[in-house]
Amino acid sequence: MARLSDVIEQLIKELIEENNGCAEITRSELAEQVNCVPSQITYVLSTRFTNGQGYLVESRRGGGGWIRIRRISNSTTAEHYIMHALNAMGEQLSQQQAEVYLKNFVDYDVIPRPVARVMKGGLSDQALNRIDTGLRDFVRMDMMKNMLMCFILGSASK
Amino acid sequence: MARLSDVIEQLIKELIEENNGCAEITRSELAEQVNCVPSQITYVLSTRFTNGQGYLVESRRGGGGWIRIRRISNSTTAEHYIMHALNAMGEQLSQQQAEVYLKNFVDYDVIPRPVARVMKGGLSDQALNRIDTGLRDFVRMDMMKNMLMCFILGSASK
DNA sequence: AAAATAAAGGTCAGTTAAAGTCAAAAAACC
DNA sequence: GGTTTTTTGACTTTAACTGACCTTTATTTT
Repeated sequence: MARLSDVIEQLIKELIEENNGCAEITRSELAEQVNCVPSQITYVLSTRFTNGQGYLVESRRGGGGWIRIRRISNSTTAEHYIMHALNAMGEQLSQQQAEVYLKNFVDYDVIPRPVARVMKGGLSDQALNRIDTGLRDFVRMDMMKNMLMCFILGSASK
Repeated sequence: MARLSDVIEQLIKELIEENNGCAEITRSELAEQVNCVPSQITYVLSTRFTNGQGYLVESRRGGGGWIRIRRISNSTTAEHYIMHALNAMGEQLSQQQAEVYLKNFVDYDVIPRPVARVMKGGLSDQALNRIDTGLRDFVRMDMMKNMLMCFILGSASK
């Protein structure tokens, strides 16, 4: 018997498919549709729609809030290249490693220099200074992955 | 379901655009137009048209009162615009505020869309999830400032 | 002139409608 | 039998929206 989470996963994927790579839902509505508590939607999103799996999840709380899930198309070389790198990246990222990656992306013409420059600024120790060193590299990695996904999705829709 | 606040924001922006960088409204009239209470206009102004976001809001009460919203530094360069924003930015930045800034930067051609998109990804709660909520908005601001500085420096050296 | 009235905008605390968090219970899987 | 995954729900946070009450300014009345 299919697990509820699988059903939800499937449903979201269909929505994405039908909708050109982008699903926009309301957590509570979707929850009601499949008859589960809202937080289970959150669970599914966090386990099956991660950056590493090629998805970007954005959301907004408060009145009129929503959740948007987008999938990369993986059709251009840049997308391939970045997804490949992203999957090889692991959980933590030092400033130095970040710079190496960015340099490669620029050298191989995968990311334009101005974009890389801004990314570098955001990923620098200077910017992340207030974060505990034990946590910093994890956050930096989350940021890197999310920024890369945003970059890919942006250039796709352009 | 478009949020009323968004409609109001858009409306005001159009007025500003049509009118050479300066919109003059009457709070209650605008409120009636979009069918909301007057104080919601105030709410929109205070969340999306702050000084730091490049606007100057003046008003006059009493009979024949008005509210005037002007874009600051319409004619200056991107670097000026960003420097002004940087100066007016405090210590903390929520995801929502970050998005308002970025939207403005793009709308006013101060930062190219792909760069803004990547910034948004890095500044999102999604990416900064592991940081304690008490600290998160401080870090986000540090990042924003750093990225903006990097952007300016980059475009200078070209 | 002074007082009263009308016509604006300002403030702020409270309500509603969303999403997020987290840990415990239940189920599924070795 | 123990471990991992799923499911649940109580509680938190955030953003939008509302309304009652306040302050300021202009106009009208006396």
